[in-house]
Amino acid sequence: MPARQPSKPRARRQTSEARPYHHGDLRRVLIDAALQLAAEGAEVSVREAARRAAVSPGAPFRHFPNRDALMAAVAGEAQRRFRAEIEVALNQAPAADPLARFRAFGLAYLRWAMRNPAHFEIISTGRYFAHGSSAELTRDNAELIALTERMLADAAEQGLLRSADLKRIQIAGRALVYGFARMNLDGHFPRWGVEEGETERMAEGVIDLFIAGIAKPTRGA
Amino acid sequence: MPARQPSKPRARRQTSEARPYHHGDLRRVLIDAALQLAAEGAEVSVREAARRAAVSPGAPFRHFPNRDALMAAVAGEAQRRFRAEIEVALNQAPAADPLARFRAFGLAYLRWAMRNPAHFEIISTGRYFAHGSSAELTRDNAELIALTERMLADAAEQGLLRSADLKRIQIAGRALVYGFARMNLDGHFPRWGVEEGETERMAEGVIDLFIAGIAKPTRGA
DNA sequence: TCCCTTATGTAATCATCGATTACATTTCAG
DNA sequence: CTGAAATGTAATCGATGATTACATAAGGGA
Repeated sequence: MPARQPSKPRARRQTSEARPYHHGDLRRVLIDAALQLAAEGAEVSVREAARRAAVSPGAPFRHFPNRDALMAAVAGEAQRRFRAEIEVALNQAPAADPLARFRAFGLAYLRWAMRNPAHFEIISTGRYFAHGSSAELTRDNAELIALTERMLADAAEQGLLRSADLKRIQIAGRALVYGFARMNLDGHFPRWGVEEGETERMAEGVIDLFIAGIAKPTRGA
Repeated sequence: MPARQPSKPRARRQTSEARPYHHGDLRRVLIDAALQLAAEGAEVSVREAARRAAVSPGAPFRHFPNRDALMAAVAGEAQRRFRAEIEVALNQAPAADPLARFRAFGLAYLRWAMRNPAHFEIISTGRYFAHGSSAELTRDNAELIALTERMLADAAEQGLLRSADLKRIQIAGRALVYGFARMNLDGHFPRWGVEEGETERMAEGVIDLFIAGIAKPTRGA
């Protein structure tokens, strides 16, 4: 089955069409296939990804030393998308109001997590590839955390917080948001009505509750 | 179970010693082996459980129709232990102070989750066996949730809460505690010092922060 | 242009796993 | 005592991750 030959410099059809012996960008295609696999709820197997790329079961191992490495690459791609969406949200948030930014961050985080549950799972669990397979992912995540720390520090500086224990607030905030995302992921929201938006609205409410809890009460309220 | 009585009430040697053809209580032994497997961080396979029970690879399927059923049984056992510990804690908490009970609940929850991470994972993720394999687990969990709802309702009745949106508070509380447990599970607490108790102390702080956030501020504070 | 090195894909194979089937042994009720 | 039911074994299947030997393509000197 060696391939059919010249004529196409890069077969653009991935759907079982004339593909040259060399694939073009198999690595990329494998990652995409794995992402799609995950999104479909199927478990990601190297062989299935290879199948979808119309390639032999051994081929992926030319691009990834093992399954973990593939999963780490998949996680990297998912994390990139996740982070991009968060940064968009932050750019649209008011620059001067730390708590509003905190809120926007949490909302963007949860929206993405709820709309891409399988990808969020891969990113966040660290159970899909050997711990430390992706230093990039770890660093990336640390930067997001640093972002929230800065927002809280700004809020404290402006006298917006009731407590001075920023570390505690930060961990509680992370736990709240992460917990909400994972509850959604792990099936702890039992068909909350058929309506989809309901979970997102509840996410918003929960974030607001948290912020109200840590914010210094103003005279007016 | 009836077990065998003559000579040995229960063959205590699991290590490849004279074992009668019929095992005694293979079902139980398999569940225990699987629990131990999980606790060791290994992934639970039917074959390995069978191996530890010194039994053929097919034997477990006489007691469980498939792997999912074994995992569901394992989850059931873990859940029983989890719940028992929570109930002990609640029995020691002051009966009249709903928020104190809420706090005790959260603390017991987190302590167990942090000391039995693998078992907590199996209980809470619903990723280890087909959704609905264990109605018992679902019901059990619903009862725990109902417990927290009652505590919050009591607190509201005594005028202890700032907000009347109990559902929101309850979900936020669950998300907070669940999120903290999962952060610990998923490696989001990067070696917080070598000290073990630190995470538990932080758990306490986070719970207190949450309660302070939802509690109606008293004049004195 | 030719050739050779390297990158990339294939084919064949292995061990492990969940699962099923046919068969053996034990247990227990009648 | 006996035969049916329960329980364990052995053999086997298909899928998976992984490795190895080999085939093919691509690209850079000479």
